[in-house]
Amino acid sequence: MKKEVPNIYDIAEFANVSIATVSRVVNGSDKVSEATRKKVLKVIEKFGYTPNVFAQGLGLKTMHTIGIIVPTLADDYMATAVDYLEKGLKRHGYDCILSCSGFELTEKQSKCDMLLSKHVDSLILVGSTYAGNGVDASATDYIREAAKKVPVFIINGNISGENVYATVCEDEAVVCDVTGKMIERGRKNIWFLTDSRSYSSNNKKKGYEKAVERAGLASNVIYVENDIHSVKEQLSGLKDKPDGIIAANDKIAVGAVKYAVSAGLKIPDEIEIVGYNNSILAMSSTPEISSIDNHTAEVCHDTVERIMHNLNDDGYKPSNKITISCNLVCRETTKVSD
Amino acid sequence: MKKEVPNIYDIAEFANVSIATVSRVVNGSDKVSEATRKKVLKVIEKFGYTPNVFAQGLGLKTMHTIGIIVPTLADDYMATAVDYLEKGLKRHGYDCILSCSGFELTEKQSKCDMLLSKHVDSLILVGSTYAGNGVDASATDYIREAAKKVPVFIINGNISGENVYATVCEDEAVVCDVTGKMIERGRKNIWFLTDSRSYSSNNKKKGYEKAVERAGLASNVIYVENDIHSVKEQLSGLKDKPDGIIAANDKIAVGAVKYAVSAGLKIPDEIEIVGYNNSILAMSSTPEISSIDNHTAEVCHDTVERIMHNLNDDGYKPSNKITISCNLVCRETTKVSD
DNA sequence: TTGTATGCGTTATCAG
DNA sequence: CTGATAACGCATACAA
Repeated sequence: MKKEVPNIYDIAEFANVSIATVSRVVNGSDKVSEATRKKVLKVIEKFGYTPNVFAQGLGLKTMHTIGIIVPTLADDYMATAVDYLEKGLKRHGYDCILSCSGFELTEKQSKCDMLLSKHVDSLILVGSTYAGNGVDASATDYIREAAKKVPVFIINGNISGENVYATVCEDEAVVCDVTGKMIERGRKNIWFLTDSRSYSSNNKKKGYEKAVERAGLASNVIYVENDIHSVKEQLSGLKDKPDGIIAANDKIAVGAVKYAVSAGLKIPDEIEIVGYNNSILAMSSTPEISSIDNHTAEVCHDTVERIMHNLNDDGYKPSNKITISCNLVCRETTKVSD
Repeated sequence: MKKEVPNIYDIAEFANVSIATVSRVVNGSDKVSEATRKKVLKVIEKFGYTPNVFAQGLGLKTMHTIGIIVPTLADDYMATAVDYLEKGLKRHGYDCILSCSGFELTEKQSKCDMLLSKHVDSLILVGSTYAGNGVDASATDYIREAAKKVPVFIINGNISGENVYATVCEDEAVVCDVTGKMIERGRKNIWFLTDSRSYSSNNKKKGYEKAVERAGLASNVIYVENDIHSVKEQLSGLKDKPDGIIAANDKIAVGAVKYAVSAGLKIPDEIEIVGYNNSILAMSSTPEISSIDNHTAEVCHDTVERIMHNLNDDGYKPSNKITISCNLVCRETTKVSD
């Protein structure tokens, strides 16, 4: 009962032309007379013909797909990034094969291989986790290996290597700046909270440490779980109380806010809190959290453009590393300077 | 400088066998002697051979991919669902092609067609929006059309049709129950807030109305934007004040909480608020929002299983509609009954 | 401008 | 158990 899908031969036969001509019409070649084009087009329309992508892929060795690897979509930042990427790529006629890898190296590698075996035209790794911790370079070898086959783009992480392209945020600079401003406002005991040792997290940490040390203050980096209540409890368990907190993401910041509230610390008078990613979480909190915006839309847009330049092999040679600036979006958990 | 990818002929030649034998080894046929199998396997290993998926697809008419269409990933519920689906499908050896369609019908249709043209083995539509509003059946015709080619699964929405399978939540029942409990606790002016007229939203509304009418109270359904501040402002602009709010999602609930706080209404004494989806937003809010959990993990898991049964064509005939129960997760915006 | 013939890499059907 | 060979559907170099 299944209706067979028409192929190029059916169209050719019905239109009284050769398959070559049909192919030319489909691919918009200009070497076809208007008359035959119309004729063929009509038959195509009538049959509802679509070229078989497998056959196309076989010959052309591409199916116009991009592989996207992301640790998890259960994270506002990642999910939003994938959303932007997919829309941008589709706009250029590319489809996306998605793979959620988790955070373990072996899984990352295997997902990467699976995607490569599907002959994607390029690979996008979303998130700083793929850049490793900067210490163990072998943890990113699989990426350089993949880059031998297709261009690899990494969002919010930096890896050096042939054919791998990075888009990173100026995390260090912005955190240094934001921390510095807090210090100028008189804060003396600012803590930095993070859940990972990724490339991105380390940069934020560096920015924090630079600002703190420059002011002659003690630095206090606390590693926490990426979970609201864990953060709250962990902080509650400490005797010392901060008068400022920089969190590596908004979820941690929410935990910090809950801690401050439960500890009876007045926000932002007795404690200032800054989140990261400027996600919906920052706005959901009460008080609403001032958060560093890392311009996801821009990052993704740039990445897509560079992929297209790379794939189309036009004159434009994309640079291997692009840096996007960040900025603090002030809400209720920080005081304004001046 | 590019290293050519080895094909089945290379392997056959090097192993001194025919391509047929190589194919048999690759596909685990039992009609191969142990000796040749080992020999071939060794060569495959050495060359790092992987079958070309395009060629496979050409012959087998499938590339083991499932198309996932979602309106947007910038939504916790959808993103989480896609995450579950992808992981589940991969576990069964299927890859996912992702498409973000937005909410407009023409876009939904076109994304659907694009995916079908990629010869996906099945289609998953994530979200109630694909089920239309139940009034204009033609708005879902494209789905039934797609179902003529591949099985279509819809998450959290119900569409009747040959070869289309739905997994829905017991939205009506749970909302009716939750609203009823609120009424039992003495609430007399409960409002229902929603941003859409989707299948799912309508069911929640029905549940609300049923409970309210049963108690002889007035129903008050308010359509809002799906935006925290819009909700807050819209409610602030009203003269009447509710003593209970049921929100169709957590983001709206957050807006409701912010409204209540700004209006000086004590939560939960003077006003109770219930969200939907039990997302991270519910926990980010202060006070933390009681929210209805629609068991996304379970819904997705069931969907994946049914897809596999369908594709594998084993004896098991999946039912066209499965209903998953929901339950309220109590936090700080509701009082406990009894 | 149009048609012919070939390659793309598998799987599957037959013979052997 | 193994090998030759025919699909699978398209793009394209080469002829006409």
